[in-house]
Order: sequence, then C-alpha cells, then structure tokens
Amino acid sequence: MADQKKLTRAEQKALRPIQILDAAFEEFVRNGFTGARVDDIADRVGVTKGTVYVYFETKEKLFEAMISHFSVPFQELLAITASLSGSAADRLMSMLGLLYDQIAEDRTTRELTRLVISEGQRFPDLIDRHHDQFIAPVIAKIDNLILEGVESGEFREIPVEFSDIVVAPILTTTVLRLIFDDRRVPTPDREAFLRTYFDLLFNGLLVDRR
Amino acid sequence: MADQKKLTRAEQKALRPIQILDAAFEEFVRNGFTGARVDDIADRVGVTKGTVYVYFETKEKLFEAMISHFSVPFQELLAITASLSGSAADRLMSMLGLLYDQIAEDRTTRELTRLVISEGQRFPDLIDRHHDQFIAPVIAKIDNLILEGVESGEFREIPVEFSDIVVAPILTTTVLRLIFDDRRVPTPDREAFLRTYFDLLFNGLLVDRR
Amino acid sequence: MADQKKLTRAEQKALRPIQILDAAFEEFVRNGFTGARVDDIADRVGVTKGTVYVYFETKEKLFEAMISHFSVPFQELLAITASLSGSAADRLMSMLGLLYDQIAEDRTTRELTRLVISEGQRFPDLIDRHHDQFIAPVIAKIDNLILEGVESGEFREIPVEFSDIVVAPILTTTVLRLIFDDRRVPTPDREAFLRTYFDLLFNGLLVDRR
Amino acid sequence: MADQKKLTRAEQKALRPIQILDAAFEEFVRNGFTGARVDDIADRVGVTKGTVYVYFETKEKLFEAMISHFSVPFQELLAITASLSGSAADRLMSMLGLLYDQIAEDRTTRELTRLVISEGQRFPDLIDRHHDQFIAPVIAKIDNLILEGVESGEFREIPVEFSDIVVAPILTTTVLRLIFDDRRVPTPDREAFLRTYFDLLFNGLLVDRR
DNA sequence: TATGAATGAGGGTTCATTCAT
DNA sequence: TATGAATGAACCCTCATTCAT
Repeated sequence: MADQKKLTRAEQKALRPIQILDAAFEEFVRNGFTGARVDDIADRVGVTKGTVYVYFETKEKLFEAMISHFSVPFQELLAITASLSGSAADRLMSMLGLLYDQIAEDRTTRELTRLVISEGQRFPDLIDRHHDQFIAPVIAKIDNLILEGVESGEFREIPVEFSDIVVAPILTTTVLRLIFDDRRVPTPDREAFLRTYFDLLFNGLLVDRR
Repeated sequence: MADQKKLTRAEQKALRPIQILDAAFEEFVRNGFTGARVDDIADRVGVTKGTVYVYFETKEKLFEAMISHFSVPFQELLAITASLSGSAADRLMSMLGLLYDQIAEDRTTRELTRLVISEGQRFPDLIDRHHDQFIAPVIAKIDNLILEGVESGEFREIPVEFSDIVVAPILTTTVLRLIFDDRRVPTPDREAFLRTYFDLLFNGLLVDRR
Repeated sequence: MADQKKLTRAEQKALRPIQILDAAFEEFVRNGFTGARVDDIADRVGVTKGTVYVYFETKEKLFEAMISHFSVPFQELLAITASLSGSAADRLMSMLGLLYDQIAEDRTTRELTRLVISEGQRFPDLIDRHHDQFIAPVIAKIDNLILEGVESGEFREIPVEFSDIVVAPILTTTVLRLIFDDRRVPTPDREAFLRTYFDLLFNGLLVDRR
Repeated sequence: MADQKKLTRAEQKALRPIQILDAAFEEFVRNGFTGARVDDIADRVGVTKGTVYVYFETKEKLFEAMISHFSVPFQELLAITASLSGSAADRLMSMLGLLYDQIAEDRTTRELTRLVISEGQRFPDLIDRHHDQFIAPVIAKIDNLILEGVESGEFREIPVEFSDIVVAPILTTTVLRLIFDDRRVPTPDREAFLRTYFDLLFNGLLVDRR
C-alpha cells in the first residue's frame, strides 16, 4: 500500500481490478457470498465502496469475476502429463502428484473448492464451468492413463466409474484441510502421504493376494 | 400438517421446536447461515417469526441447535462394528459399507457436511464437536480394525496417518454429490461402487503383485 | 400524534397504512417520486423507515397505492349530475361548478394533477387509470349535456372534440394554482370566476352576434 | 454527430455548452430534476461526466441554465402582435393562434411547462422568471386587446381577471398533450380546434342570445 | 478542455430482534 | 405460547462532485 504511491495513474488503474479481485477472494472465502461485505472488500484494497462499483456492476458479478480470475484451468497440468513417459504406474503417479499439489496443497484451489461446495447452489453456472474445466478433463485423463495401463497389461481391468476412487485421497485431503485447517487434523507430510497413497493404490491393503 | 390435527395441544407444543429445527435445516442448507431468513424458517413451520424466538434466542443459537439435533453421533454404527466378526477385511468392509450409507447416501449427513465446510469458520465449536463426535471415533475405529488386521497377518503394515486414504472414496463421493447433485456426475450405484472400492482397497491396481 | 397514545394496537394498525399514505402524499407532492425520501415519509408518521416497508413493498408500490387512495373517482359527482333538472345550460353550469370545486379548488385533486403531469411518464398505468376514471367519464358527461342542449334547441351544434374547450378554464385554473400557488397570480374568487366563465361560455365575447 | 466532423476545434468548443444544454433538456424532461443523471446527459453529448462540470458548476446550475436557454421570451410573438391590424377580434385571433403554436404545438415550450409544474417548488426563481417573462406579458397583451375591443364597441365588458379564461383552451391542450401524449387523447387538428375555439369564444354556446 | 478514477453521502431495502398484546 | 407491528442497524448500490492527469 505504501509503495503504490509510486505507481502512475495508469498503472494503478490496471492494478485496481486485480487488487479488488484479490480482496474479494479473501472476503468471500472468509464469509461466503452473502456474508461478505463490499465495504470490507474495499477496505482491504484501501479504497471506498464506490470504487468497487466502478469496476464491478454488482456483488454477484464481482463474485463470478473473482471465481473466473482464480480458476486457472489445469491446462499446464494436463500438458505436462501428456508429455510423461515411463510405465503407466509412473505416469499415473506423476499425474496424481501434480494434482495433489494443485488441489490439496494450493490454498487458492482449496478455497475455491470450498466456495464451489458452499455457493454452488446459488451459482449453478459456477458448477457447470467448474465441472467442464476441472473435473471432466482430469477424470478423462485418469481414465486414459488407467486404460493404457490395462492395455499394456500393467493394471487390472476395473469398471469405468472408478476414477473418483483413484483420486479420492486428494479431494479428501483437500476437504479435511478446509474443515480443520491444521486445528485438529495436522496437515500431512506430502511425501509420506503420497508414498502411502500410491502404495495402497497400487498394491492394496492385503498381504497375500492370491 | 394434515395429520397433526390429531395431536393434542401438548403434543403440538412438544413438536414445535423439532418442527422448527427441521425447517431450519432446510433453509440453512439451501441458503447458508447468513443467507437463510428466520422468516422463511417460520413460514415453513406455518408460524410467525416471533414464535421461532420463543424457542431459540438467536439465529445463531438456532443454527447450533439444528446442527446438534441432526448430528446423531455414530454411536450405533460404532456399536454395530464392535460386534462384528469374521476376518479383518470382512469387518473393515462392513464398517466402510455402513459409513458409506451414513455419510454418502444419507442426505442429512451429506448436507451437514456441506454446512461444516461452509460455515465451519464462523462456528469453530461446530468443527470441534464434529471432529470429536464423528471424525475422531471413526478414524480410531478404522485404525483399530487395520491394526487388528496387521496383527493377525491379514494386512500389510502401513503408516498411521493413512486412515483418511482408506475412507477417502466415501468422503469424495459425498462431496461430489454435494457439488453436482446428479446434475453432471450421476449418483453411483451403491453395490458397484462398493465392489470396486473394496477391490481396489484390498488388492490394488497392479496386475502382478508377486 | 400525542392523542394516538390512547388508541389500541388494533386501531393503530388499521390506521397505519392510511397515515403512511397521507404522509406519502405530502412528500411525493413536495418532492416528486424520485426526490421523496421514504425516511421523510416515515418521520412524518412518527415511525421508522422499516415500518413503511411493513405495509408497502417498495417505494414504487407505495406511490401507486397513494395515488389510488386519493383518486376517488368522480362517482358522486357524476351521480349528482345525473339527477339534475332544469335547462341544459343550468345543468351544464351545475356540472361545471361541481367540477371546479373538485378539481381546481380541492387541494388533493390539484396536487394529484401535478403528479399525473410530472410522474406520468414513469407510471403509464397511472395515466391510463386516470384517463379511464376521470377524464373519460367527465368528457362523456359534458358531451352528453351539450348534445341534449343541442337536441332541445338550446345550444348551437358544435364539433365533437370541443369538450376540452368547455372545461378548459377549470383545468387552466388548476394548473395556474399549481404553478403559482398564490405567489404571483392570486387565487380567483370562486363566484366571480364562475360568473365570468359561464357568461363567456354561453354568450361569447362579441357584443353583437348576428 | 457525423457532420460535426467538419467543425473546427474552436467551433466545437463553442458548441459544447449548447450540446450539453440540449442533452440536459431531454434528460430533465424525461426524468425530472432529481431523476435525471449527469452521466446520461454527458453520454448524450458523447463526453464524460467531468466535461459537464467544466461548463456547469452543479446539476442545479445546469438545470437553471437549461431552462433559461430554452425559455426564449415571447419577444417576437409580442412584437408581431403589436403590428397587427384589423378588428379586435381579428387581432385577438391572430394572437391566440400564435400562442397556440408557441405553447401547445411546440414541444419545447410544452415540456418546459411540464418542468415548471413539476419542479417549480424546488426552483422558485424559475417560477418568478417564468411569470415575468411569459405569463405576465401575455396576459397583459390579451387584456389590452380585449380592452381595445371593449372600447371600440366590439367586445362586451368583462371583469379583468378573465384573461385566463380566454387562453384556457391553449393551456389545457398543452397539459392534456403532456399527460396523454397521443396515448389516449388524440392530438387535435390545429385548424378544427382553433375554429371551434374561436367560435365558442366569440359567440358562446347558446343559440339565442338576447 | 477533457478525462475518468475515486469519493462519500445518502437512499432503498432487508432482516434479526424486541415487545406489547 | 404465539403474534406481528415496529425497530434500527446494516447492506447494496447510486450518483453528484472532485481532482490529478
């Protein structure tokens, strides 16, 4: 705030909407759509309420713009996984590791998930976009990786609806962190978590199988 | 409403708070804490706003009472699992099946989960109670079952923080149903889901495990 | 305000909407629809803004209700004129005298006319209702009276669109009083005005006709 | 807007205030003083809000300037009537015909009348100026014409407050057009209207007088 | 002269809460 | 116990006005 004094008018202006979106993110996350106050969002930026309305017509539009702003589709993630090599298991692990980082460990995505859960009913479009841009591509990718593993003889054949199960530990970690946020349930150690996750995923719980 | 005519006045009175809690559940679920209106809750019961305040001091207290009312601890579930017999795997499957029914398939618990995620920050006590009454006992039970399996030589030994991973498909299904509610992601068939879930949990994804 | 203390709750309640409508009339007349403040209307009644909204959903609805409340159709006036006897001229004079009293001399109708002129564009229904309930019946009545006079040989035959001209002095007086309200143009003496009005209406300005 | 391209910069500048006054007229007419938005006025001209404030200190000053700009006193009208010849009746008819054209048929004057009626209370000076520049001179002129007619033996002698009555059909037509604007009451045909108006004015309604 | 970002004082509306009945 | 009129504190949004550029 102090060093923004040096910015020119034009720079300020280009910055404003982003500052507001950032502030909106924090307030909407903390209080939900209805609970958040435009006044508080403005305060966070250091401007007055009116200024928010210079850039966003309504609180609702601001909310939607904020969601769009922070919802950077998993383009890169999918791109990376496309270039993976190695066994199907290796590629699946790489993908799940990336997903873990992007969903469970990244605060932004995590809190976006909270908003999707809590405000989804009020903003159905939000859900649709979230599904199309996040869920569907990821699920499709996982399906593919598993199918390839099946075809190469690495993986056992498994009904098609199972992808949720494969990624479940990631979403579950995300949700538990949203709920407990280090209060009761400690944030798991990334490496240890993934090790156990993958071990169970690939080998299962039973000692002696067949 | 029609068959309540048969109730005596005393019964009516005893019913009021519960009717209000039921109505509160629906409104809070639909609109969140801030978004829900006491007026709408009263309307649902067929009384006026003032009546709600006869039974509950504030909207906040009503919310908390509602959560308590619907949060029936998994006493019976834990009791049932205590009396299970058979192999560790059998007992674990029984427990997970029960959990699935109670969390993923039961609308009340599911929506309670939504409220825990969306309103938890505003009601920290809610989180604590939820943890103590739901999460902790369940996790402990799972831990136990697995430990027993390890001791009996059925299960491989696995780090202690893994229980989340074991139940993850259940919470994930719950959350996905909260988000999409049959709009994009179809509700999975219970039997097929559990079959795959357990198959993966016990045997893992790999074809050839020595 | 002081003596309302004696009223029972029920009496108060029955009175409230009317008190509000009265207050609304004054504020809307003084400041127009946009300029009037709900707060000031409430103040006038001695209640708070919220109370106004107990009775009227929006400022717009309040405005419309106020107009309806004060727009008592000229039922009685028309009824009276229906029972008139005497020559056509006598009956026409009686009618015009009544009209003068109801439109030009009655503050309520006069100010209602101001609102019709100033807010009509924003409230087209207002205009339609005003036309159907006030203008049209009066015009029709005048037309009839003149037609009867023509048929009985009292009046000269005159094109049908002239009724406006016959009542023009009344509307003109109304509008001038609205504009000047005794500031520049003194309010005319009723008797003198009507005498001249009728003299001109019946006999015209020319000394020697034919 | 297209042909303004040809104007020099200096011409443009000289035009600005007038463009703004024109735009202000339309917006104030449509929405009243309080309802009109400076932003919309600026939009109409194709400039921004700030520009309006370059030329006019406040919205109120702009309103007053606009009224002054469009209130071109009836100088020419009075000048023309000064040069009239013929009988008193002829001269009166000429004058009333001109008045009809300037008041009832000219949209600008008509809408100015609306503003005088609706905003007069908020701008008392407006009323005074309107009276001094419009009403008083016209009334005086009419008075004169009639007096001359009386002196020449053409007109009957009539109390001095009657001038309103003589011009009433003009103001009435104006007001009715303001209210109904061709929606319910059709705009009268000029010639037919004036013919009836003058016929009634001079000859009265009665068949047999004296 | 013109811009337009920013302000800030409201204004309409909502709604949890109170309390006399 | 139940009502519902009334309150008043917010909250969203608007808009006349300012001012640095």
